[in-house]
Amino acid sequence: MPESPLLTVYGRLFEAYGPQHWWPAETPFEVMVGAVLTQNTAWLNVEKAIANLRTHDALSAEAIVAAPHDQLAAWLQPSGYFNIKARRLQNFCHWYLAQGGFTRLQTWSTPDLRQGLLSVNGVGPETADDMLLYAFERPVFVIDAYTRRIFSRLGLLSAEAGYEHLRATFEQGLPREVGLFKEYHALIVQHAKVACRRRPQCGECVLAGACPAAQTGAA
DNA sequence: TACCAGGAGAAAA
DNA sequence: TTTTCTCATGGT
Repeated sequence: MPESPLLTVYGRLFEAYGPQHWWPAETPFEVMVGAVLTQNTAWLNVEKAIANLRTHDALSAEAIVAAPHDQLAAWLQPSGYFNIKARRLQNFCHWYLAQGGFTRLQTWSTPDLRQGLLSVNGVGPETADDMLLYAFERPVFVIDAYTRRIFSRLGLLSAEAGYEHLRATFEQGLPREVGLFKEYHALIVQHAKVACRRRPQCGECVLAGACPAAQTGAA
């Protein structure tokens, strides 16, 4: 029985880039803060904002909720969209504390937890799935713009497909393992950053020929 | 100078 | 219901 194309791509990426050990954070709560701050933003800028929170002893749900909006926005300034992100982060922390914090949330089923996260204004599907996978260690596949771009170029999925359809495609096409899902998403981001930026037709791409159905030959 | 970055929600059509 | 607009800094 032939290996699934999704596993073939994973193998190529892992061979090329090695383990990524995501998410770059010290605690599950820091993962969740980063997930909100990285929305449409380069991670380098997110790190600066998180460093500001840490410097001001504000890297906790209690401190974020207690901070005045203008103060929080100033700390988040390097990550861009700081007014919106200050509001979104406080929305999330209010919800997080109201549910009893991480230990309590860890007892929730994955569907309930996902639904709860999505009920927060400012937490959309990708942000919720980042949190579920990297903070709560649930077997949920994260779909982002890179995933869409790379796999549509390979001919493995449609760029117009909805988020839930894409998520289901990966979750059903791969062994349901948290470690695999973590590495796969991280490898996709790594590949997009180093090899996929300005040369989508690059013949030297590590994914060239990874899929028999590929139209462009590379991603 | 212009574009892009580990999106999401509100407003408009 | 679907599409478009807005939010904003920093690196390439």
